[in-house]
Amino acid sequence: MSRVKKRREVVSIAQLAKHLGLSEGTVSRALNNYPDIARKTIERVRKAADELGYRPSTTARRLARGVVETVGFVLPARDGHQIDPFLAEILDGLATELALSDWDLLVAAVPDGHDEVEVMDRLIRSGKVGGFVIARTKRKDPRVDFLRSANLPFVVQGRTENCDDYAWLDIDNEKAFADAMDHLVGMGHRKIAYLGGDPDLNYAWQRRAGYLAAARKHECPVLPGYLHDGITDEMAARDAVTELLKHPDRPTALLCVTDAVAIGAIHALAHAGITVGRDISVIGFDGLPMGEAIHPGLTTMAQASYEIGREVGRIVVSQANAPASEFSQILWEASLTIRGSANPPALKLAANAKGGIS
Amino acid sequence: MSRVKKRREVVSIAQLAKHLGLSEGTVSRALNNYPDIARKTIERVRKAADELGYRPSTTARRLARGVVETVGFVLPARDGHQIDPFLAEILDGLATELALSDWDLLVAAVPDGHDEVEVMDRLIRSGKVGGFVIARTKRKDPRVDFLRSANLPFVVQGRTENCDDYAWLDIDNEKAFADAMDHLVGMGHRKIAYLGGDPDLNYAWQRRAGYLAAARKHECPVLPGYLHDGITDEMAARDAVTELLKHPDRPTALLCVTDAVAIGAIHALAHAGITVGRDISVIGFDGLPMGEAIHPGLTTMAQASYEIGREVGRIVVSQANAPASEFSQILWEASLTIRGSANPPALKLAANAKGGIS
DNA sequence: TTGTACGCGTTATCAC
DNA sequence: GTGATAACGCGTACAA
Repeated sequence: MSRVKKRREVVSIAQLAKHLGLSEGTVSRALNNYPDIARKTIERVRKAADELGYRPSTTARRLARGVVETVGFVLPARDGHQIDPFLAEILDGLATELALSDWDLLVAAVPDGHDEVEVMDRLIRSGKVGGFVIARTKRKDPRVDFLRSANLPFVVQGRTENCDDYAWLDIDNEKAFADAMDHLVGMGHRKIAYLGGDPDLNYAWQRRAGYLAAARKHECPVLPGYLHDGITDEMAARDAVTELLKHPDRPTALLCVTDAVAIGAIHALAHAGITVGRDISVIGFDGLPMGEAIHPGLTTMAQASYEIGREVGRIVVSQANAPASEFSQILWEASLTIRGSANPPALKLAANAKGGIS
Repeated sequence: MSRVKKRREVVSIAQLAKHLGLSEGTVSRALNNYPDIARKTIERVRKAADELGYRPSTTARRLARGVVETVGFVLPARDGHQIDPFLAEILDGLATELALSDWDLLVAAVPDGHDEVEVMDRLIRSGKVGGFVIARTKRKDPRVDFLRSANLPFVVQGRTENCDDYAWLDIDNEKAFADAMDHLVGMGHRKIAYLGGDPDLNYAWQRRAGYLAAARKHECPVLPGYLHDGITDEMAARDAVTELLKHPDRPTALLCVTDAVAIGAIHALAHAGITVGRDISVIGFDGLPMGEAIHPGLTTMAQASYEIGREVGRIVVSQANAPASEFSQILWEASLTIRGSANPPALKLAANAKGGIS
């Protein structure tokens, strides 16, 4: 019965102006807080706009102002893996933050046979976006090179090898895994193996570097077979663990490049009859909710993905508003989240090691 | 050195026309395949457009044509849980498919203190979207009610209670869990408990219904304490399992509303010293990659999320192009994916049951 | 303080 | 076949 109400279609400024007995120009200025409009008029216009549910046409406004308040985000090309759960969280935070400034988030995929830069180029040339956020950066990333010369605000979640001339927000991966190593060494571990990801990806490279540097600092041996690269999912983690268990000098702890890898490793270990958290320690990186539900709980270096998304959104917008300012380059720390998967090495193992190969 | 090349800015149709010595109108018609333009001209224009990297301004085109080739997708309000990994996959497929028709995907979040319908309403009124895709439908879903009267193409991933007057694509949840029950009963299980989700969510309701119907059909007892609702994540699954293990008539199998719940359950069981796949069987729903990596592998009803995204994209676009046609309403089947977590009940348990409570 | 008129980059409808 | 010209809905100098 009372559903006759909102049946009105999208209302234009012309209708609103006629409704008010004002000119379109006046209405527009009233709505945009021009100083030379009577207070009373402003309020009257505001009220009517609210009542009629008027929202300026984004399309027309863009054309008139020549700006596009939309951030483009290109999903990483589908390579058989599932989308990083981390990305979904970032998108959520990003969209949330952008909405505060009335910006939009345009999500694009990469069609088969094309690459990300092509997609970004088309988005720019067709005027669909006024800025970019990119994630999952490689050490040398063509997207960054492209954006450098594209004359658009953009923010990188992560970094590249050379990263002094653009805005980025990254987790301090090296420090994170240095901290993780400190934690393990502090509990008495010496033989620590590393399950790393694709070393072309900057975060994987940095975590690996953090591991290696800390191993050197603490004089932990990185024995042949201790350092695995290219572990990109749970299945690969399983295989790597299977190999590690055959190692003549079995490690007492495993540092894993991501939680997904760590969880894969934990299952493989459990399957082999090894009690994680007692016979062997495992540390991951990400802080996925799943890590809290497994037994033992996963000790991990947690990063606040949603907050990262929000902060990155804040940065793009501010950069679009003040193009002259300096690039913000922000390093956040991952927080060591202690659960049951990492503990001091079991005594019997320590004993073994003592009377061992040497 | 050779980087002088693409330094040209975004090129407009005016520049292209001048470059060709043609009028803007002619260029536009040539590019849009008007029948009354000379073949030769068309090719000449095409070539020049390619060379200059011309792409019509989406903004101007929208204004002129009065259509917005953008699909809106509103992320479910952040309720403390992580974003459904399923959603990320759908977005990927959706964006991929939309790109084929030169449509865009606009992803929006719901700011605190607002609701999804408000967000959708604003997106429409500001002319930012020309269609919607929604997911995670509730049995009674205000978003659907809103869209029904909004006069926009939209497609629902999932369904509502009444779903005959709009386009949707859903998994046959009832059949899926009927199949799962058949599988369990076929192996000899009789005492099957259910870990269900939020019954307001349509998929959870349907899966629950599938379980109950099959239990009745096979005359499996749904003992008090066998049916759990509101299990929405791994942690809740843990707690539910803890309760189930105290049950005087312990079930031999667990049907779980999602893989996440199933994985939580598996960990809780393992922690309690119960061997999943031998002492108790577990079946999930989704087909997450993680289910393949754990031990035992998770038997699950898999759905092709990425493909769902693609199909849904196809439907919105076609609906936008042919508004008069009927609503496509598509039911896909989940596929029983057998791994190690569900097997015939262990003999000793069967023996127990025989001499048991009766 | 407000109204008028033009421009933003396209597409579509006329004439020629 | 092609070239002018008028929209599309808004923002904004400029005039009043």
